[in-house]
Amino acid sequence: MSRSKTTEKNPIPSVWTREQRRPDQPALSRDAIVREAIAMLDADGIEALSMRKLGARLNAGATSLYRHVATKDELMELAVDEVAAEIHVPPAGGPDWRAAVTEAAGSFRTTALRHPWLTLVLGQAGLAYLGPNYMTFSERLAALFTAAGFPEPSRAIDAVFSYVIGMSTTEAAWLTTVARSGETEPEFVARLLPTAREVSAGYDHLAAADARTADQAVDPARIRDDKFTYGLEVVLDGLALRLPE
Amino acid sequence: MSRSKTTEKNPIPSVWTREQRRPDQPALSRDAIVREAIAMLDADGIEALSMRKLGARLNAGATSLYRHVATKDELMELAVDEVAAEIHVPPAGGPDWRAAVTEAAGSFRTTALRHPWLTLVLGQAGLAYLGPNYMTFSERLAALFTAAGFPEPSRAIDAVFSYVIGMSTTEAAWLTTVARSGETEPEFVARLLPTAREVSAGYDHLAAADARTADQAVDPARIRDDKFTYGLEVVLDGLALRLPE
DNA sequence: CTTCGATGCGAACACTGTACGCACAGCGGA
DNA sequence: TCCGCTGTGCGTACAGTGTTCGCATCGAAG
Repeated sequence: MSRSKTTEKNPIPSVWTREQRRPDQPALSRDAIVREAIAMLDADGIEALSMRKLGARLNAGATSLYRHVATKDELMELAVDEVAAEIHVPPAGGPDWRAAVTEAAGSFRTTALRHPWLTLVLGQAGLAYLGPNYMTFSERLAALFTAAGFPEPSRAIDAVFSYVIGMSTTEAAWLTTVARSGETEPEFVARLLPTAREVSAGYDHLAAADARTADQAVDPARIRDDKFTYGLEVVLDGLALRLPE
Repeated sequence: MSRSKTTEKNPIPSVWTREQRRPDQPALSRDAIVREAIAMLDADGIEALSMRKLGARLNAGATSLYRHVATKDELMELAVDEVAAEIHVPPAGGPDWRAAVTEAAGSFRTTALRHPWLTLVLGQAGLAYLGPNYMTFSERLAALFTAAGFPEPSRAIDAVFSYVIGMSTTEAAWLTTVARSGETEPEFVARLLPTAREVSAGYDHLAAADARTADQAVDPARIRDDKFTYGLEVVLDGLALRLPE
């Protein structure tokens, strides 16, 4: 790993022995920093990202990043907004608003599961006054629910997406735990099952729930999918009752 | 602030000049540590809690805590479970399951807002295999939904409490931001309003939503309450449709 | 050629969580 | 009375963190 730094520790530093600065490498830019930060966050989780490691991956010193980003928190906000662009919201005015909302909700969920640190940062930052991508996401949602006929679209949006955020947060935390174990999800579930039964043995209804669900050996990811769409249908049914006419 | 340590830097340390170890102070115990940690978390937020500061508040050294607690993460788990005892779930079998669930959901929310770090830790830990208080909380919920007649109570619980967790997380993050500003919530809202309008001016439907809601000068806390109960009613309506008979 | 603003970065500061090993208290047994 | 033993407190130290500061160097403009 031969890093090409400006001032390499040479015996006799001089203009002639000094290496040319970064001959081909793309220059350090805000976009490159954010992109690489997201890659590190996705790969190794939120606590693995440090300014020094990020700088090293960009063939740069840690403090160089501060020329393009005011603080680490700001970098996280930029990362969140960058990732928010991946959420797809169908155009408003389609014939089937439920299908459109289901699509948007599912897109949010898959994005949150692809970047399991997203919900953590959202929980800290509070998603107030966020970046342009998040704004257009909100705008499209507002358009969608308005076109669907809701008199107070923001209330409906909050209802649906509080549910979506809550479920996604829980799932992302679970997937993070699974990933840290180094096993696949089915392996992890299988290894955890006996102790889970043991713990819930002292609680009647939890044990009953265990007996009801944990037997069938289906893919845990499938179970999570079903659980998500079930709850989403519940919320959408509740909203449909409030749609005028 | 005269700390009574065993080895105070005395000119000539001897058995006679040495102070008696902690004459009256209650001994350092796991419960005392968790209690004080919660107090610090409530007062100054999650990033203000460090083992050194916590030790200092207990008239102890930082590393002394590790005799009673394996790691800081474990301490956070203990704090979460301690706080989980504050959530009230009505007994199962009452005549009005909706009122009971509303009570439980509201209790979760107020607890989460009283301890705004709760949802952050939940998002990290994933609320899998947690402590006894969390277990009895889950057990009581399961009892409640089973008695209400839901054939798959866990699905209904997940639907309701994903919504509750999502909304509480968002609210807690908002309240944390407000608290950091040093202002009251109405002050903060008033100061933020012009820039919020300005930002959303470029987005048709967001601006429309602004015009619809932000005008009436009601207490923001009241608005949050209404928003929460509205979404909760939506979810409960959707669930009621799935109740057999 | 000179000057200047933008950029990279080494060193340093004030922290963090935690491992290690020593000092000491109380205690049960000889 | 003395002897170990176990449990507890904690000073020191290590590796790491985010961030500031000032210096070195670049490309471009005058």
